[in-house]
Amino acid sequence: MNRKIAEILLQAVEHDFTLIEIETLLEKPKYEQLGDVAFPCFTLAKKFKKSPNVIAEGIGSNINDPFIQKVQVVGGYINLFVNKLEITKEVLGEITLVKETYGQKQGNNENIVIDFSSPNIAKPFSMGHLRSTVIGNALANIAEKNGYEVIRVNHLGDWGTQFGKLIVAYRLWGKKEQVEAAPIEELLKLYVKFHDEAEIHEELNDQARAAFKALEENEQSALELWNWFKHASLQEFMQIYDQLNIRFDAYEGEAFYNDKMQAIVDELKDKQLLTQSDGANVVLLEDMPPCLITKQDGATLYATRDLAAAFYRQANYKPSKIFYVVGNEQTLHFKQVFNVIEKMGYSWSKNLQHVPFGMMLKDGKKMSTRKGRVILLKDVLKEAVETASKNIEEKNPSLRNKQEIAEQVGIGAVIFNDLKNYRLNDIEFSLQQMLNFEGETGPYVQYTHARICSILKKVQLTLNEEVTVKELEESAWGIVLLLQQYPQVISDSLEQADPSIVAKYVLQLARVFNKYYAHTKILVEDEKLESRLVLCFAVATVLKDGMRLLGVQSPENM
RNA sequence: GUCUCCAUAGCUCAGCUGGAUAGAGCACACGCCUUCUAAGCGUGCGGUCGUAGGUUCGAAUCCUACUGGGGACGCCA
Repeated sequence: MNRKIAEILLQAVEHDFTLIEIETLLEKPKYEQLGDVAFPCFTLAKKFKKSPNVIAEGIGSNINDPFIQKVQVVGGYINLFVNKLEITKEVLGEITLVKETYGQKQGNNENIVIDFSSPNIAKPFSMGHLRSTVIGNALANIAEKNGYEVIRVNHLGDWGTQFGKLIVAYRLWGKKEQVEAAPIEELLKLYVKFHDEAEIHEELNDQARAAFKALEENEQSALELWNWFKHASLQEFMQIYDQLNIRFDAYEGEAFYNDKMQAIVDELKDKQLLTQSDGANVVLLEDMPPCLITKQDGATLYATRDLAAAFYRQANYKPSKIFYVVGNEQTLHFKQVFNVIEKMGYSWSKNLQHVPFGMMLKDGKKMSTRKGRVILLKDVLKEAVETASKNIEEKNPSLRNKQEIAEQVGIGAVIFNDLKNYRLNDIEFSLQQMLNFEGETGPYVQYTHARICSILKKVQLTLNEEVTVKELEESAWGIVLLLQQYPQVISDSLEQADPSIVAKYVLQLARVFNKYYAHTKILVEDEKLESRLVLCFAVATVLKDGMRLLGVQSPENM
């Protein structure tokens, strides 16, 4: 639509501007009654040395196109009212035709690797991990919608000194039966105990480092323990992923790169990038602290593994982009890793992008496993589903498959709550807010969708190219405009790597529709009935698809 | 100490490539179901956009300083 308007304006301006220049100047009027599209003339005023108003008047009087219904010049703005029927026909017609593929971009034959979720083995899956998981999953869906081939990678935290600690702790205090009964819980206890004891007995830390070194050197008994811990943890994680309806293409955790790091270290050495520093090997970088590659004892570090991972992904997936959906607090780490790759002379380092996000806070502070300031995702999901169940009993007791719907609503509420805010903001954990299903929430959007579905079920609506769209009520115009913006929202959210753009859009669409629904009877036999039904179908389709991108299901009844 | 992110209504947030009267939701008060699901809709209440400067015809939006808060800063991940 904006493109069309820019073309019309280009004719009217009578000076050399490019289409793009004009199109980017276009904005949405702040108030609906002002018009559909506004063209501000302030920048032109500077160029032509005339007052914005005079210019606006001049251009305004030049506009003459059937697409534009009315032109109004107000305070330096040219406000345009478009031909509503044209747009309505175009937008609703397209959605009727292509349905849920509305907004889908053509395949671009480019791969994008998204590294997300990546929980630490032997630690509980907390609310803190939810963020990476749901943001990454949403970005993956959004990237697909934008025409990319997506590879979802779970970079499990299954390697590192922490396992040395765990092995030492288990050998000292662990009981086999207890760990078997409740793996993560028991291992966490051991981990906490280790830290408490290490405060007094510092030699424990040395033992842990040695144990990890042994692990890296494939020492049998250490390896067995590690394997056991890993599989037990993974089983618990899988349950959560099932509940969230999230799948990965690869579980290539840190350990996966164990045999791929030496090559990196050798290459760094060959390229003379390694510097000895207090017995450790580091790569010196400009404008930031050096990047540690190996420790004094020769064991590797997090950065080493991330380097190996980047090379592996580059070679195997040939991605045009790699997203690292990892918390804010690791910004420096990724800057260092990306920089090292650049120093090694690989231009693909510019395809690596850290997608940071704010932390989940508890009482204004970071959650900490060791300090017991941790909330388990499992528990929160359970409560959310229970709350949804209660709501169903209260509001719609005759609903069939209650349990299934309660899952969809409760879990949807938790996911949506996380995704609706700007990615980089910290989120204060609030169960109360998460379990509130009114207002700007997932259930609100789901409810809107479900209500439309029950209308559509009551009638026979055959959707084909023959549907006749007539001019709708004035109050439906805002809905059509929003529907028209969906494809743009899809590309914006990938460009900003921010799912909240989709979440906000879906909320707005639901809100505008609910307003319409409250004031307009849809099932009335008149000449506009079919048009209203097509509108309803279009809204339901876009709501459902938008929610799908966020990883939230849209039940037809609730 | 250095770097970095943040500060908008009682609370949670939107708006930020500068533009027209600062927007939602929650909470609170009141109103709307003999009509398509009231998880909804409406009305009211509520803001010196952290402070002080600067750039500009115009600043919540850009720049600087300050204040307050989060986070990161070599052998953890």
